[in-house]
Amino acid sequence: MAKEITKRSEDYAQWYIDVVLKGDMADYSPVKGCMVIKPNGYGVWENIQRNLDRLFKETGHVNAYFPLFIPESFLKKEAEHVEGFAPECAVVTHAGGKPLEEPLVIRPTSETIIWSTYKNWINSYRDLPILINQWANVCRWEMRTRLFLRTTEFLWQEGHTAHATHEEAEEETFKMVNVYKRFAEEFLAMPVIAGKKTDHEKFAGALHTYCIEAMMQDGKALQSGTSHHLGQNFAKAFDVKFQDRDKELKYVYASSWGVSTRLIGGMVMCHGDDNGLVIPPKLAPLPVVFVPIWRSDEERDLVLGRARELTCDWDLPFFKIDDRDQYKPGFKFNYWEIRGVPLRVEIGPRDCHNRQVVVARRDTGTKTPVPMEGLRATLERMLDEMQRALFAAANERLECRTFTLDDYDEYRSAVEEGGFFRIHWCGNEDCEKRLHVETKSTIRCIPFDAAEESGKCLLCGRPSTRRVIAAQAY
RNA sequence: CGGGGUGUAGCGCAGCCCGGUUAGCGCGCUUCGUUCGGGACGAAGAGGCCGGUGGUUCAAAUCCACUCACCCCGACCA
Repeated sequence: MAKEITKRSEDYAQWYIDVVLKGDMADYSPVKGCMVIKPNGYGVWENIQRNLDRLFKETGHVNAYFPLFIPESFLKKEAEHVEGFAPECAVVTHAGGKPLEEPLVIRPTSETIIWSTYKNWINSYRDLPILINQWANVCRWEMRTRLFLRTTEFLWQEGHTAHATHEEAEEETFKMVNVYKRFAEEFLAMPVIAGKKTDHEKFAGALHTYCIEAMMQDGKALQSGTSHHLGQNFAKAFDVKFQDRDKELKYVYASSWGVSTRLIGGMVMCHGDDNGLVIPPKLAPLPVVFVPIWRSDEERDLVLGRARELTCDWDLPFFKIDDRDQYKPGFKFNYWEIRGVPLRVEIGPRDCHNRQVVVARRDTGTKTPVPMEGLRATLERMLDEMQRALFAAANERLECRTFTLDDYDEYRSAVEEGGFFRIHWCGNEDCEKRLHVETKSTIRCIPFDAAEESGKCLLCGRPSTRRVIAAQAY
């Protein structure tokens, strides 16, 4: 049994911290709110990058890089945007041993620097669309931070696209939130609700924001990705016009979309258990670990020799043979379990004689004897099964803990227990605020697949045409 | 910004009230030996300006003042 990890049932927040630290994903840094991402955590991020990047490329996007420093004046050009971000910006006032003439903001997001650049790139409708993504770090000075979920500096990708028409920008915005949904479900094995944010929750400077919302094991919602239709707001702020086919000068339409290292926190809270991390196979830095078992030197040679033979033509990040002498097998079992490795292959003298190994699955703990013959293919199959099992379990949890409610008193007590609540809302911001103040929950999104349904607002009783998702959130 | 903690070996802690040998314990680490199918054991070692500054005192990890930092919990946010 895993020592040192707080049980989920005792203290979910502490469990999360324990798992991240003991799972060797991250460390605290000397600077408040910042974190060191260790190889076991960064490896997950690399796999997120690799796979998501492919999806971006497949939808026609290219990567570029824009600078970390942004002139302070740029940020002030879009009124709503500056209001949203100013309080959480870090500003560089000195450099080269002297005060700077104009302070430099460390990017909290890159809309302003990018649109000031796009201005120079766009003249004609022939220059459109621009479909650029960048992988970068950003800084937001948050009051309260949590490893991966909310850190002062975090890693993310931000797509910034420019289009000739509103419709085209809308299509892009919608397309990308669906790319996120697909990625979350297929790779993170994390089911999500895709939908539209309320005006109150949308991105500062956007016409509207689409999002994916995931449910953690404690029933709280985690906003896991956002896609914004920026309309002409940034084009107007930065004076980005193009000459259209009809010879008219028009402002460009924009979208932006992003996911961050927060996804790793979501992965932890979606799949982890009381023994530590559980990493979905498709994102595991190390999918398979071999734990050889021996007593004598002869057995050691036999077992290690056989393990090496079995894996001699395997590609490296796929597996590792833990041949450390100083630890007993039992220790190694726990060591790799805490770190979330999906499959463990136990191979001892008995196995060598039977021409088999024992494979243990991280999520279920089940041990299965497997013939050495065709081992690689069997492991691939088991990884695939585990990936699907993780999604199925998470999806079942999402379904079981999604409730349809029409009584406010009932809601108030129920929402504290966690879960998603399908409620009627009139669309009024006052009701939304009241919900937040009185229940500490928020309207997470208006799901795309919400059917037309007439009802009464949970709070004020006025008419509503469809249900929204409300929940407590991270 | 409020509320609560914590700073003593790499990690986790004791010692502090009641000042006084060479500052301890567990884990980890090093070496040797025995072990090895769910967190092994023995022996011998290495490792500290007790968060910082300034006081009080013959004497400070311990008392006083100031200060810095980090963590956790609440209001804002990906």
